[in-house]
Amino acid sequence: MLWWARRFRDQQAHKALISFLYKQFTTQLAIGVHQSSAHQASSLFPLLEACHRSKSIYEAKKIHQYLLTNNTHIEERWQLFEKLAQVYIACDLVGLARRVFDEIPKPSVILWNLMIRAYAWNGPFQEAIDLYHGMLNAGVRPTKFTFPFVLKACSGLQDVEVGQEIHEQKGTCPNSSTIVAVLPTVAQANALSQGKAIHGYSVRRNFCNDVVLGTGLLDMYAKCQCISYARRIFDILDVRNEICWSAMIGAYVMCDSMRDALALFVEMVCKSGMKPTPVTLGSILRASAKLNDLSIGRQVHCYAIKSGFELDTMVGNTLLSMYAKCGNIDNAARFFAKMMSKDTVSYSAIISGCVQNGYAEEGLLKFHQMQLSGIEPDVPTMVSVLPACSHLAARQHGACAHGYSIVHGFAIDSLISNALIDMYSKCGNLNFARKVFDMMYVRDIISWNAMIVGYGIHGLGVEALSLFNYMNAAGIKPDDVTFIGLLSACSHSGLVTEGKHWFYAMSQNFNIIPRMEHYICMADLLGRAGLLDEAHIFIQRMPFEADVRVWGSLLAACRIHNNIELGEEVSKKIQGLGPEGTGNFVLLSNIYSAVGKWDDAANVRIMQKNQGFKKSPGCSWVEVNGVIHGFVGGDQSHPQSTQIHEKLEELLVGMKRLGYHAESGFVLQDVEEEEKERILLYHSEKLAIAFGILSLSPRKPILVTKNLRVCGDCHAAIKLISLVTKRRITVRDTSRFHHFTDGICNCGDFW
DNA sequence: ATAGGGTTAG
Repeated sequence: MLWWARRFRDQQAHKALISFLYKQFTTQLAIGVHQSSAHQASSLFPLLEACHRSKSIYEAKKIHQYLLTNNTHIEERWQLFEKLAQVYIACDLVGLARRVFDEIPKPSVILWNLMIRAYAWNGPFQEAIDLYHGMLNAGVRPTKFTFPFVLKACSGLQDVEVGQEIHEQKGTCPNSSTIVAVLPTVAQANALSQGKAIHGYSVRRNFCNDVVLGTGLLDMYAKCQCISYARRIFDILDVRNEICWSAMIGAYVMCDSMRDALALFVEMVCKSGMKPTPVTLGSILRASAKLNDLSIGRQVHCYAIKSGFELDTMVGNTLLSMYAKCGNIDNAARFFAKMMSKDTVSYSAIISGCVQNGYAEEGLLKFHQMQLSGIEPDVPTMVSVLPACSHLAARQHGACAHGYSIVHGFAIDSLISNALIDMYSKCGNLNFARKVFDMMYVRDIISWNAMIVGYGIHGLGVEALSLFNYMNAAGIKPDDVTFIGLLSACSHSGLVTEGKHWFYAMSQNFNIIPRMEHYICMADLLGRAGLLDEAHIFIQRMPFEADVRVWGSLLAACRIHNNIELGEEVSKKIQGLGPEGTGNFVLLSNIYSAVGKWDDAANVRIMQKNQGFKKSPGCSWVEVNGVIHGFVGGDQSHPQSTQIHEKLEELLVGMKRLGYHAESGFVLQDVEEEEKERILLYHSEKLAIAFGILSLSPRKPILVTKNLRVCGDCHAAIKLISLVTKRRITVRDTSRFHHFTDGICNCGDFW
């Protein structure tokens, strides 16, 4: 009967055959033919063979069941088990295959190899290596097929040493498929010298004209950031297929040479006449995302639609991510909505896209939608969700995400831990952040940076510095971000001497050239401390032209210290730099108001209006029982709006008794004094706090986040509210935390 | 043999 199975290679025919065989088989059972065991193997073998070819799990399981409940001839029994294990492997049922495999006393080399391959492809990789050792212990000699699989498992484990050991043990000359299998390991370990040795060996053995090997080699070089070597291999190859072209284009993207990637893509399509594959499109889309070039991305999208690749999930996900990274969140959301096959990657991409574009609430909503749709979150999903919680200071959502990560074994991942450090510190729980940090197995530079930044935004400059010293002692090299965190920490804590010291040390001792961001921190540090002239000179002596943000921080310092002359000068400077200094009009107007120059303040407002600038609306958020409540100034849309307003009026009475008077200089609208008091009273942060007081139990601290810096009147008012209500209130604005207790803020009134 | 989403700073 076997020849039947061999002749029908077409899947449909196999299905038909199976049902034919299966019926025959069950009829035999029914009429008791199975009792003559001599007949069985001949009928079961072709059946299993057919199951194998058409991957028919149901029938295979039936036969399995039959074999377990009936005694077959002992020799044939193991042959049938061998075949059955192969069927299960072919159907990706590795666990079942293993159970059958373990029953067989002396599995054949072929089955050992297949079993190892199954683990090398699907994991757990360690299982493949253990099996390999088991194979040696059982006295079975590995064949040339064994090694590529074991090496692939080593590469999955990112374990070069085991790979090499096995490589040496086998003592034979590696063939080209062995080399191809070991290359990913080399790349992952960034072991360039070993990669070169393998390359040299391939040259000596004349393997280098093999496209498969060449592609593997060029990919290895690219992953080791050796783009010129990769290109040389590409150029030398006689025959190049689309996989090879795609690999080379992807190599350029990996090495941040977007222009070269695009040029090679054009060459591929126009000159060589190759057709791009979904993988090629993916690489080009990642290139346009990195270039922040929406027009290229759009063109690729058009091509993807025409070629039908738009429906490919991988291409779709890259498109989605491209739109999000180019800041076009509307297109990303629209595309996501109409995607036919959304998977974990799609959800992770849309969640991170929302968060990166400032729609963290929407990101959490998408996460919720993901759970409802039954798609399982994985590590990257949670790494996208946690920053959403950070942005919103959503403590309960953050804690849930942490719990979920622990339960699913994600928490040991350093990306998760890093995101957790950031989440806990931005949610005001610095102790938890430190606990996560301390418990980490391997801390990378991001872990240290996140922790230093955490101390900085809580106004704990001394702690930030001591952690930085500890980092140096541990031999971890700080990077440019470390210094941004460190300098801003010094700035918030008024540590001028330390800040100056580290600013100069970073280029002298650490070889890190200060960027614009570092100069912003320094201007901020000096200005905030009242050293306005020094800050001004510092900016003028910068090695490159200061931008709006640098001047803006000096202007903010002028506002704190009420320095009109310098403020006017700086403001002119900012206006000369173009239309970016939107928020700075507010600062200048505030300076005039603060010293009673109302006309000048009004003029600035008129100027602002004439130039068509609009201050972005201030929003504040507070989380109550896991629900995020958002407020804008004067907001009446909240269901409990009336109570909130009443509460604020009530608080106003208490505040006034303690000497509060509304600082109308912070109101930019041209209205009556009493109206100004109303406007200030209904600022978004005050609304959020009032709602927090109403909804949270008196013992609970109130945590509010704001999308702008907290306003001066609110800062003064919240201090009094904390005194009147005897509650701990925390406001996190764009630059730091303000912890209000008993009428005092820990920022020391400099922010 | 190539291959989609992810953490810190601004």
